[in-house]
Amino acid sequence: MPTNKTEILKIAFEKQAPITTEEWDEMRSYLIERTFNKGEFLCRNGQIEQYLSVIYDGTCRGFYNNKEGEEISVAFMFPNDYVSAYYSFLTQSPSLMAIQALTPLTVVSISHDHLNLLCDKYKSAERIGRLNAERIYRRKEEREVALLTMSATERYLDLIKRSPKLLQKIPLKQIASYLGIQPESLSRIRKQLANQEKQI
Amino acid sequence: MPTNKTEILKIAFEKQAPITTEEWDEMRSYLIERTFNKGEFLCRNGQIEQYLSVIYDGTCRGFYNNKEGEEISVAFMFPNDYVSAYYSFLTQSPSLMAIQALTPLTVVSISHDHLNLLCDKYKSAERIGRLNAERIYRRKEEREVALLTMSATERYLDLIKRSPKLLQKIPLKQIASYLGIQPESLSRIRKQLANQEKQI
DNA sequence: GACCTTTCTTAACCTAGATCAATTATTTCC
DNA sequence: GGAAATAATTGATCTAGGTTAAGAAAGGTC
Repeated sequence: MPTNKTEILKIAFEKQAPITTEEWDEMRSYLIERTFNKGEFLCRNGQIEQYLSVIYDGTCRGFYNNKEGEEISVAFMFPNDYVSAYYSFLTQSPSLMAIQALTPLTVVSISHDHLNLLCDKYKSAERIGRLNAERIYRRKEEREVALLTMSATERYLDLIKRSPKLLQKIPLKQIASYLGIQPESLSRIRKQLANQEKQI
Repeated sequence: MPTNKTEILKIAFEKQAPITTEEWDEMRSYLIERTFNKGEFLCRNGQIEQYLSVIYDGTCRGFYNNKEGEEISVAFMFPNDYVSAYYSFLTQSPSLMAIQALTPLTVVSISHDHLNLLCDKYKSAERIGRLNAERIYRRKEEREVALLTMSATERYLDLIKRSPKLLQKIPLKQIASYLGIQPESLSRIRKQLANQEKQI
């Protein structure tokens, strides 16, 4: 059902490598638009991720369940961002990560099979795939360093500096799990920061 | 100076995609062998990483410096493993990570420029690049989950299960920083585990 | 608007791991 | 082989963040 919404995926791809008209015409025929209600899952724990998507409108998150069954958020995604349970998508094995819509959500998606088909056929698709994998790798490496070297308060300040819109849209409980702490601790940290502000 | 040592890079690459004789002949002409003494740096903090390498013989590590100037190890590499300050290599920007030989070390390397040249020319090189980026991404994602959901003791047990040879070759101090804890804490964890063993 | 559920905050107490300091192995290197 | 440097251990004490519990706010839903 190609509509103009599919352009959003073209734009995301073209940030990484130019796409010819021929390639785009073929690619476009594979794209599908999908919508989700708040709370619905794009991919559940245990499913094999079929799609690589770009958000047209809405917000979603990726999370794991730890041994105690608690949800550990590891990513929040906004319009124009890529969304996928990427590990599962790449390996086509059951996903440990779940992806959930936090608002009504519209995405444009391409399936794993169709993307592979494009990769076999066009060098540009292969390159987009490479640059994309490199991009998300870099983000994980930054996160690794943050988790190893920064305190919870520092990680919180860093997070809201990078994406202030998080605070408007995402429950603090989920932000806490992203920071690797409990909601109560985040509450205390926020209170402490607010008090410091007042004193200045 | 292509010698038979260069085969090690071919083997590493071919784990990801087949290489034709033509491609290999060109690739091989770009490969260089480099050796380092124990303690020498393959890439220092602030340098731009020029090479993607595969270890022929020896052991090395990648580490960051935190704000206090302490070294935080984030990777240990053994024969047949890839080695690079990958973030810097990909972005061609100054590296925050340093790579240091922990023993006398021999690697086979290809430069960023030569690899890009191959990527422009051959689809297989592009594919190897993509699959490689995907592979290291998956490792970082596993590490993120480990850092968020496991205790230091669990991470230690997991680490030595995955690479027992670490304990023979790598100073505990560096292992501690990889686990995100202080050497004193690792000492205590090891003592406690040893005592548990005795009781069983 | 009233009920129910979920989220957020606060307080009191607890614990894993940090920090500081001193001692004992190991390496390194002349 | 022995001095010097570095790594590892141990003990005492401290602290960031966890846990438990309970009330306040905020969202959904009928």
